[in-house]
Parts: sequence; structure tokens; C-alpha cells
Amino acid sequence: MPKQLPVIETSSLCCSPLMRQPLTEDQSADLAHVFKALGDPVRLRLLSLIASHAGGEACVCDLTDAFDLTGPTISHHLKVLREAGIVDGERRGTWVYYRVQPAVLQKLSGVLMTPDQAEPVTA
Amino acid sequence: MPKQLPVIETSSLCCSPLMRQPLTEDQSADLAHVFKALGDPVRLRLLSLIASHAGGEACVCDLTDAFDLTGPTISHHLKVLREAGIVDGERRGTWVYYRVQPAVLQKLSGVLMTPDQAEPVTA
DNA sequence: ACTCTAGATAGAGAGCTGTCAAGATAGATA
DNA sequence: TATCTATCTTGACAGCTCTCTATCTAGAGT
Repeated sequence: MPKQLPVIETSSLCCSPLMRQPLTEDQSADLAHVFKALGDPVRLRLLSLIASHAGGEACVCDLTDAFDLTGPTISHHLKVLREAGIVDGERRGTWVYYRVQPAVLQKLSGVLMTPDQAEPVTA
Repeated sequence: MPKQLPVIETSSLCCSPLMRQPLTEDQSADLAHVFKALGDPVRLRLLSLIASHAGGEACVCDLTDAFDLTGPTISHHLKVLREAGIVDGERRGTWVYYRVQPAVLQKLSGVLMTPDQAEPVTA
């Protein structure tokens, strides 16, 4: 049985979605920070390129080639994603590799779930 | 049996999450538009106030009272949410009532799901 | 028609964001 | 140490966003 179920931290926001009770100011500020990082087409494509890349990680050189943008601009967008906790970068030798932090995306996905969607998960 | 299951359009982006293949430029532009609308703490609180309000809808007067902001500013944020397709407003007499459009949030939730999360839903 | 209230629109100003060019830094190799 | 390459940082600028005040519109009640 190689299949391994993920251990998800569901305590904070997952399964108490946006839809069930009003957010506090702190909660909305934290969430808005992450959603804002996703609110740019270049960053969304970067994220999907990283996530879908072989091995779950991608080197900055691969990413830069996929856009008509300069290196510094890509670097800036990666920094925004990093500071939102969505991706994580690691230098190995000459290259820097980025990978997705799935827990943050799982949390967001849970926040947006309607109660109907959430039911089979919480059961 | 008053409970009515939502009919969800899963064809477009749900169950082919961000994580599985790179987004096209069009997909990322559309998605970024919606995420950008969620990327502001005031709008997130507005959304959760609307969604969690009794009857699933809230009058603008209720919403304005919950913030230290002027009416026009609230109106502006509601317009952003409306133009992203996240909420919908309807005038009934003197008041305007807003309600959430759950399909859009379900789509976003699906996009952010990791393959592990998506499995029980796609099965 | 007049007035009152709820909400939207228009316009302006301060601050933030996306982009680039130029320069800095880290590691590999000689 | 010198040099080369990959990536990041800095500084600058145009355009966008959030907020306000002032004005407008839609509907209710007189």
C-alpha cells in the first residue's frame, strides 16, 4: 500500500469556512494577504508551473523562460509567493529550486468550501 | 426532503487543479481576476458577512454598519465582488440585498485542491 | 410634485504594484 | 584570486487601488 494519505491540519480555518461565520479582522487580513499573492496572472502561472513540474519543484531558469519578462520581474513575483507562504525556495549549487507548500493551498481551499462540499470531508 | 444538492459545473477547472498542469494565459488571467477580488480584507469580511447572514443574504445597510468606512467605499468593494462574479445584488424596494454565488467559490476551492484532496470528490 | 432615505457614481489624492535597467551576491570552475 | 553564470536587490516610473467628499438616482411616503 504505497498510497499515503496526507495529514492535514484542519484546526484553524478548514471546515469553518468563510460561509459559516463572519471573519474577524485579523483572519481577513491574513487571508487577504495570501489571496492577494494569488491575484496576479503571472504568479498563478508560476505556481502551476512549479506545482506541475516533474519532481514537484522547478528551477528559476525554467520559470523565466516561460515568460516574456525579465529575471528581476520573475524574481519579484516569486518573492511575493514566498512571503505569502505559498512556495518555498532552496538553493542547491548554482540553481534555486522552488516548490509548493501544499498546506497553505489546502487551507485556502477549505476556507472557500461551501458547507455542502465540506460535509464529506468533515464526516 | 427539502435539502437540495447543488448542481456544480465541474467541467472547466474543478478537478483539474492548479497543481496538475500549467495554466494557460487565459485561465490564469480569469482566475487572477477572482483571486484579486478576494485579496482585500474588507472584501473578505463583506463576503463572510453576506454568506453567514440569516437567509443567505444581507442588506447593504447591515454591511456598512460593520465597518469604519463610508458608504461609497463599501459600495466600491461590493462592486468589485460583483464584477468578479462572487456576489450578486438585487434591489427589493428601498434596500439592496447581496448574496453569494456559491458556484464561483466552489470552482476556486477545486482549483486549489491538491490531488489528494480532490480524489474523494472526483471518485 | 416634494421630500426623505438607501445606495451608486464621479472625481481626486495618497499609496501600492508591476515592470525594467543597473548593480550586487552566491556558488562553480579555473 | 579571478571569472563566469544564476539569481536577487535596488531604484525609478507608469498605472492601478483604496478611500474620501460631493453629487446623482431609485423607490417610498406624504
